[in-house]
Amino acid sequence: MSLYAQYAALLDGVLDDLVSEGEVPPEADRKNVTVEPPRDPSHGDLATNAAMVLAKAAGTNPRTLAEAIKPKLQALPPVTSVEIAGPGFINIRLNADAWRDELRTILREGDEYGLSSIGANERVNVEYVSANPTGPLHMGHCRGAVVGDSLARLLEAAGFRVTKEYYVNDAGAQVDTLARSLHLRYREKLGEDIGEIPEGYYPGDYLKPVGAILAAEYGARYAAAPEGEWLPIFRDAAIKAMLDLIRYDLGLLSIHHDKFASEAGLQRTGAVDKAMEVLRDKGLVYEGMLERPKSLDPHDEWEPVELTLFRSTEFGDDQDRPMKKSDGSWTYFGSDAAYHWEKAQNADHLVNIWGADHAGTVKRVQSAVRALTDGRVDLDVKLVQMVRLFRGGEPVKMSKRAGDFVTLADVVNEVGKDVVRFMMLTKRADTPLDFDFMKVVEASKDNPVFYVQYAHARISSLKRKAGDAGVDLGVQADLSLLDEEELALVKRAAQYPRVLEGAAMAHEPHRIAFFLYDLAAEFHALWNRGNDDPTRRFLLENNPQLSRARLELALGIAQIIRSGLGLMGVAATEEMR
RNA sequence: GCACCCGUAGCUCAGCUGGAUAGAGCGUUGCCCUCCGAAGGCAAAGGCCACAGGUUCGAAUCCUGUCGGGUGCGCCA
Repeated sequence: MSLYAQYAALLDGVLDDLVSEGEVPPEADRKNVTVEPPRDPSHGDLATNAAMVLAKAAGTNPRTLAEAIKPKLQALPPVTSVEIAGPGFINIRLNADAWRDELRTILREGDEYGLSSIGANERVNVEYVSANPTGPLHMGHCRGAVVGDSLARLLEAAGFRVTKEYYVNDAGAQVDTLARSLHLRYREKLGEDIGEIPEGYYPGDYLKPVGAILAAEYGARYAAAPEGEWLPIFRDAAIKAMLDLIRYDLGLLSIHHDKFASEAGLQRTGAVDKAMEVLRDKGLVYEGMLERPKSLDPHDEWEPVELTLFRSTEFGDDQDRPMKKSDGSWTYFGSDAAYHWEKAQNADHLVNIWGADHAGTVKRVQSAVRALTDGRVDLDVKLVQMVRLFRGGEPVKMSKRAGDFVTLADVVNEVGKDVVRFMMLTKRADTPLDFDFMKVVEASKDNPVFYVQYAHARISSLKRKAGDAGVDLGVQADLSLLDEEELALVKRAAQYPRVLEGAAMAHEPHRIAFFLYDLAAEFHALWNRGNDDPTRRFLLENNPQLSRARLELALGIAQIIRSGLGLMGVAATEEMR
């Protein structure tokens, strides 16, 4: 339980007393009562808004109610002072021992520190990447991959049971095109001159080895055969090979999904029909026509056709959405609705990480989830904006010609997994991100990856040098030697559990990156004081006791950095090179 | 035309789901350092949180509208 949660519980007890004393009515709603660190540290260690929230229900004003709460808080052992401030905040100061204990807790619990049970073992399905299986992953996929994977780690740390899932779009026209592109490579391997890859086909070299395998397996058997004979075989082979490629790329970022769900599989097993029947029974599916799209030029032709439509307008969408095409085959949305229904069978919450270009389809899928689960399961869609690539300030040019894109593997191989993962989380997901190959590997303060890693490396070096300063790590540290300034760093570190919970509940992994940056900055500032004033150094020549205590502080900070980086899937470095 | 996302310091962005005097980095300015505890340090200036209403003890945050930017919008995937 985090320190703040402990005090929230204590405060709750105080409020119970006030209820039994008749000061506060029992039915007063306490859900907005919080115990938080004040924004301005000079206000104290903890602050609560209890008096402001409950004043109305208690039939009094906030400051009067605060006066009633004050003595009860003051009676709690670690509390040294309680002040009422501003409109009715109650500011609480804790004695220094409370923070020394917190540092001990950080070191005792280690990687466990900050883990939360707020998720209450509920099941969350996080679906991310889900790139079409038509080639290797490129930078466009990278950010969603990192955001999704880090979010999954966060949710696990917050006490949710998480399934990491990848939806394989293996049922549309694009996989037939892929199969035909592969067939060309197969014929090429058999010695045929296939010339230029035609417009609309996948031109990438990555299909060549797959063509070679098929040539070895089948010889010339399908070279001149009618398409109907080879298409399914080539399609399956191509999809399998592309998924292997994608899994390899994801592995470069230490990303491993629990499940790859197949769109074609859903259609084959009748899951899509079943989902549609459920919706039909609820009166949410009908045969009808769509209006002429507003995006059309006036001179473009438009023929209304009867389709099977889902009443997503009942849920706030701006038009109903087709589940079946006029030829009777499923639309992407039709399968997708069924897919989400299937995910919802084994989940209490669904999260999708999508590219921002899919913004327009969020509402219809949320509508389907609500309709299919009667509101039992919620779907949160995190939209991820694009990454703009630069090299030394110059935009990286990518030619229009398909196949010439910057692959995820290229980027990871150049700058490393840790740098890529960290950088992808240095902004909120829904704003565009600039990624400069030069800047992200720069060793300077304006590179957040470096800055955070550097703090950890400095502490690692302290540990290595401790012996030289006569410090014995086996001896217990006397934390009473730490002063206010040093304990301030503990206070910052102690916010980690709150940050973790907040980031998990808001589905915003970037908050971890910002927190670590702030923590590292505060650590570096304390460290730098040792340059002007040698007595402020962590390791002192002639004072092993104080050195031991300061080392303990540093180790606590290192633990938080390591844990936070772990949530981001980034390894903490022991030394900079 | 409609939907979604966004609008916070000169620039790039945070802002803990409604809290107190709105914060960082870059850039600018001024001091200090050139020490391998290296890959700089300290400090200052800089704001009508796009605009206008509303909700309440309290709004950058929530609701409505306006303006501006981005993305998308056929049975594609």
